[in-house]
Amino acid sequence: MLLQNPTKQAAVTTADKVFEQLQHAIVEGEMAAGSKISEPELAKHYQISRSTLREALNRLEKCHLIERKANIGSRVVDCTIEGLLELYITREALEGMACRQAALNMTDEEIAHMQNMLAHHAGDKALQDGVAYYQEEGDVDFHYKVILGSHNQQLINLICGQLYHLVRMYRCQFGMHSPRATRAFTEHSNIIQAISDRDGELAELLMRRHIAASRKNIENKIALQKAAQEPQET
Amino acid sequence: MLLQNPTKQAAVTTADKVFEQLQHAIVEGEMAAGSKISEPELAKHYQISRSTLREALNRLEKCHLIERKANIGSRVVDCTIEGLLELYITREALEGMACRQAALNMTDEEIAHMQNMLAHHAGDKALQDGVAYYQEEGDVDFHYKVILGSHNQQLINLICGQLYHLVRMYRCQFGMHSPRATRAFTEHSNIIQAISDRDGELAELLMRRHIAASRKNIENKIALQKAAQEPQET
DNA sequence: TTAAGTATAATTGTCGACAATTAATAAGGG
DNA sequence: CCCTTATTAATTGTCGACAATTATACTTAA
Repeated sequence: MLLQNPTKQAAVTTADKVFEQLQHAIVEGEMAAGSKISEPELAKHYQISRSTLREALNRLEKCHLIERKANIGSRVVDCTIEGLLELYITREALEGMACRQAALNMTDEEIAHMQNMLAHHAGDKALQDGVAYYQEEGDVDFHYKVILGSHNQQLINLICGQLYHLVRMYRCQFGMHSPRATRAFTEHSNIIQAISDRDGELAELLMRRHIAASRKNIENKIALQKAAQEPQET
Repeated sequence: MLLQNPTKQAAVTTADKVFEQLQHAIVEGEMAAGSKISEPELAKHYQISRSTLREALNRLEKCHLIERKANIGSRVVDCTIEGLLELYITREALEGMACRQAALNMTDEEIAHMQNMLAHHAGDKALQDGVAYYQEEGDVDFHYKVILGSHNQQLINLICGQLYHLVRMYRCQFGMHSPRATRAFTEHSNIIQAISDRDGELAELLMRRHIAASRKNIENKIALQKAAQEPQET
C-alpha cells in the first residue's frame, strides 16, 4: 500500500491486524463485492476466535466496507455505479468544504510544504513517461494534505476514516488508475494557489469542480464500456 | 423522544436495546460528556455480559458518541465549543449538498408532502404562543425530509446515522431549544420553494445559509454566556 | 520528602461453549 | 408436480472465564 491513513495509529491488537487484512482483501477485490461473509469460516481462516473476528467486522462496518443485518449476517458492500456516483457527490460536498477550511486554517508552513510537494511531482511528471505514478500517489497525497489542512477533526474523520476506504475500493474494482493526470495536476496547482491566497470561496469552488470533473470522467468511461458491451444494430 | 431516526429498523437484539438506552443517556447528559466508561460496571448495571455491552459500545462509536483506545478503554465524547462549530460546518457541507440533490431527485409527491407539513406547522405556529414545539420537532422533521429527499444513501447514512446523534447531544447539553423559530420558518419556506422550482443551486445556497445562521446564533449565545461569566471591570 | 521501581489490583482483549434465530432439507397434502 | 409444513442443520447472538495489558499502591533508595 502506497499511503496509509494518516489519522489512525498503528494496529496493536490482533483484531486490528485482522481488520487491516480484511480491509485490504475487500478493497482489492479478493473478497468479492456483495458476497456473504461466514464468521466461522473467516475465523478459522485467520486462526482467531469468532469474538475477535466480530470486533474486526465492526471496524469494517464503521468504514462502510461491509453491512450487517441482525440475525442474518454480514455482506461485503456491492460496487454499483449508483453507489460510486453517490460517493463522489458526497466527496464533492465534504472535500469542497474541507478545502474552504484549509484556505482559512492551514499554516503558512503547511502551505509551503504542499507547494514543494507539487513542484516535486511536476519534476517527476516531466521526466516520467508513465504518468500513472502521479495519478495514484500524488493525487491521494494532495487530497489528504488538503483535508488535514482543514484542521477540522469532524471532516478529517469522515473523509479519511470512512469515505476514502470506499473510494479506494471503487478505484480498484472499476480499474480506474486513469488518465486525467495532466489536467488534474493543473487543477491541483490552481487549488493550492487559492489556498495560499486565503480565498476560501474560490478554493471550495475549484475543489468541487475538480472532483466533479473526476466523476464525469468516470461516467463517460462507464458509458463507453456499456456501449461496447451492448453492440448496437447498425 | 419525539422523532426516531428514520433510517434504522427497530432494535431486535439486546445489544440494540442497550445501545439505544446508552445513546439516550449520553445525548441527555445522564452520562457526563468526557467521562470514562467502565465495561464491568455498565454490564452489571444493564444486567448483560461484557460481550453484549461491547457490541453496544461499538454502535455508539459508529455514531461518534464515544471514543475507544486500544487497551485503555472508552470515553464519552466531550462537548467543546470547537467541536460544535466543526459539526455545524460539516452539516453545512453535507446538508447543503443533500438539499441540492433533493431539488433534483425528490418526487412531486414528496415535495407536496413537505409543503403540507410546513403549512400545517404554520397554522400551529399562529395558534401556539410557545414556539418551542416548532423549533424542536418541526425543524428536525424538515431537515430529515430534505435529507431523505436527496435519495442519496451515502448522504442519508452520514447525516442521519451519524451526525444527527451528535447534533442532538449538543442541543441537549448546551441547552439550545432556542429562539429563531419564526426566522427559521421563513427560511424553511424559501428552501422548499427552491426545491419545488427544481433549482438545485439556490436550494443548496439557502440551506447552507440556514445552517450557517443557526451556527452564528449559537456563537453569539456562547459569547454572551462567556461575557456573563467573566464580569468585566467597569 | 520525593522519586523510582516493584508488586498488586483492576481493566481490556481473547477464547470456547451454549442459546436463539434463521436457513436448508425432508415429509406430507393438494 | 408444486406448494405448504415440520424437522434438521447451520449461523448468529450471548455468556462466563482466562490471558494480556494498564493503572494503582506500596516499598525502597536518594
